[in-house]
Amino acid sequence: MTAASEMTRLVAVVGPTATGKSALGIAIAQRLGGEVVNADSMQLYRGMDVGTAKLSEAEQQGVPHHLLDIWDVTRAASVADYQQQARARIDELLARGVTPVLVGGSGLYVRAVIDPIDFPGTDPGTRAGLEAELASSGAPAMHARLAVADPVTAAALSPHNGRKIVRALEVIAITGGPFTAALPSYDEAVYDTVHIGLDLETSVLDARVERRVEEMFAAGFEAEVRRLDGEGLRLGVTASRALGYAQLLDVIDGRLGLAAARADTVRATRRFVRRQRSWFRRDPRITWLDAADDPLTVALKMITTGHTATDASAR
RNA sequence: GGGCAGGUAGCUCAGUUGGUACGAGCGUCCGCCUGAAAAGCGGAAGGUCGGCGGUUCGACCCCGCCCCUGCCCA
Repeated sequence: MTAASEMTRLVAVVGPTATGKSALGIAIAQRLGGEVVNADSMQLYRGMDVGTAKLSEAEQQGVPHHLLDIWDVTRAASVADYQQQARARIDELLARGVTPVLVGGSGLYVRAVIDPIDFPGTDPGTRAGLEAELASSGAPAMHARLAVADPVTAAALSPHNGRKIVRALEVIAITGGPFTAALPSYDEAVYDTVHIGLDLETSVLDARVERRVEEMFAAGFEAEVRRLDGEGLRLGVTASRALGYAQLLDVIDGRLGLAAARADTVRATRRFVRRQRSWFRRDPRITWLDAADDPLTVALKMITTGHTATDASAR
């Protein structure tokens, strides 16, 4: 295996939030002359900096970062749009012989880039109509409708999962066929990828999450949300519900005290960490490294030797 | 020293006019996940009801004493 072929592999750094993925991604990129491609759904938003722990220009240490600040907060997120843009960037980097280092904790986004997932389209009008129906009729009623149109999908969804029921109905309306969506298996990746998972012992990570949230609140998080509120943050169904942003919006409206908002954000973030783990845990391609134990050295070894040194797995 | 309120799941609290604790929220654990994914959703494990004694066929719920917490009066 030549150095050149190794240099053009994609490196993915995933795992729960607050484990140090960003720093590891930069370190890896520096050693390999690579560039970072963001895979954090919220860092995609312009202006969401403090609350998303987005790296500053200085913190990026000269390593080019792609796909940060590409969406306006008023815009609803779209995995399909992200997938298209991310793949375009990655293809460019690979063509230049530069190692793309995909860094982020948004599980579906990472898979959308790496694995063969084709998203059926979307239609604003259809979607709006279904959202309205959800608001007036309720999820159970729509679930019953879905059960007729697509029994299989209906059986797989809880009658209370309005969000997913709406999407299934939307796809059916657009394609005329059943939704029948299933995530691909883990053995048909689009890119030759080295999967690195970064994690920390739960008690340590929980403490770290708490400290990080406190630091965010002390670093102008509230001011950031007030500013974004002026830019239409509430209009964005995705951004307005982000960890901390939702809570601070409640503070602005006088529905929540600042201390309570902070505590609530810590709690929600921990819950998010659990969900991230349960998502990434199932991916057998990931080699887990303990963030407390010099992950860079092991990661570099994995990448350069092409082995996913199982004996190096820390967790 | 006296009085009042209270001691029920890890936490905050419901509840039973005596007959196997219907519990809730939060937390915890597990899982799902194809265009909102830092979102959305599902499931599970945890109490024998402060302690001791009594009344009763039967007490977490009645009686007595004790312990603890908070407040009040001395």
